[in-house]
Amino acid sequence: MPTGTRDRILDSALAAFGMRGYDATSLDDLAADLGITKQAILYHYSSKEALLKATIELAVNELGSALSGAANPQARGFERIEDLVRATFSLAARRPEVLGLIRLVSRQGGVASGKLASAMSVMLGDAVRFVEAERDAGRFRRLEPRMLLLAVYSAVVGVATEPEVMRALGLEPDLRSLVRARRETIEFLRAALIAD
Amino acid sequence: MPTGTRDRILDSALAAFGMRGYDATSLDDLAADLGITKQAILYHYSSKEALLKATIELAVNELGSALSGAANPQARGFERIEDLVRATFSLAARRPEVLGLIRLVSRQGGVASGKLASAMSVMLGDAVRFVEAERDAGRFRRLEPRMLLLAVYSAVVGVATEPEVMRALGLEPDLRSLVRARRETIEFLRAALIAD
DNA sequence: CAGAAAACTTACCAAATGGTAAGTATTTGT
DNA sequence: ACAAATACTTACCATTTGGTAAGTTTTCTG
Repeated sequence: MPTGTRDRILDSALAAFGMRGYDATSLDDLAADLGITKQAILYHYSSKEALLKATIELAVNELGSALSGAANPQARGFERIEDLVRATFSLAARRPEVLGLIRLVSRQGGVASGKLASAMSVMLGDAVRFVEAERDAGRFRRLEPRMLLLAVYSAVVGVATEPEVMRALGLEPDLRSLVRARRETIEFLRAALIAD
Repeated sequence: MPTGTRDRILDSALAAFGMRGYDATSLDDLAADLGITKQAILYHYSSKEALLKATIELAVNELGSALSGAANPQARGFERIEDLVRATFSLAARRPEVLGLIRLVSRQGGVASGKLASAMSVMLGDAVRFVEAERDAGRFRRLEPRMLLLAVYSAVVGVATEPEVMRALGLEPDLRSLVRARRETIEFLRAALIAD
């Protein structure tokens, strides 16, 4: 690898911003972790905000490719939802910081919210059309597609990224529990979605 | 009211921490909003962290009383869930900062997480027993109660507190949309929970 | 009314933070 | 080989931050 410093900064920033939060992470912290100076970061990214935008872009791309890689276009009805939920949980287990960052930004909006919103719009637009088609084909219940997706999204991302609530429920947020959570979430969604 | 300064600080801090985040809110900001000096805050609360703990306690109490006030012990089966979801949405509309703060703390754990976890444990313990009883009575589907509650909690709180995702779905996060979101969420949960 | 406790304010401060300026080593294109 | 671009580092700096110390005013109490 020639340098890779730029990418190492980006990875480290995504991890830190996604897990600990943007404000809670200083450029000095990041630099110390990477064994470089803060100014090396500012050489590659003109400001902390620019770095945040880059991490969001990366996170959205990772989520997008994880989902599009999982979505088998052949799959119909609930199978496709199942694939997507599996992919989301897999991402949550492998790289929790990706979903963490997306949730963080999506909650408080702010500067880089535009990029995220537009990228999400595309994904969600496809999803809305899918749900509508399934509903019209009589396979899904007659629920408002956008609200339905909001509930599904919230449930999946929440289950995958809310360790403290799991703890409060007496569940350790380890890999085994995550697998169980995935299975139960899929059953939950199956019951909610599939028409009688 | 004798002074009320202490309470005003607490309210303002809850709003700011819950909506903008803990790190993003400085004591100077809070003081300026209140028209007092930062040292007046530190007179009533020994440190910023102590103030955070107090706001979390308040938020948990508000959520607790909102839920316990809504839960009609007579109600059986899904009616009770419906009451709770309505109460949660009502709280989200009236005081979004309460759920915002709880989500914020529950996500990243940290210092004051213990208080939150123990308070939530009580509420969730009751909820688990309720779901188990309903399941054994054949009114709810046979899903793992704790996982089920995690999914329900995530879906409700997510729908109620994720304005950017709503925007990405082409829904303005105003009161009318929130009412529709509540209705759809209840239908979603009804389908997911009620046994055939 | 005296005095002490409560409720503040003004004045600081050390540390941390994001960012600039200028220098140095390294790679690269010609 | 050499100049120029690249990839950094060292040296600063203004601002913000949470917090302390020491006063000052207001309120309660005997």
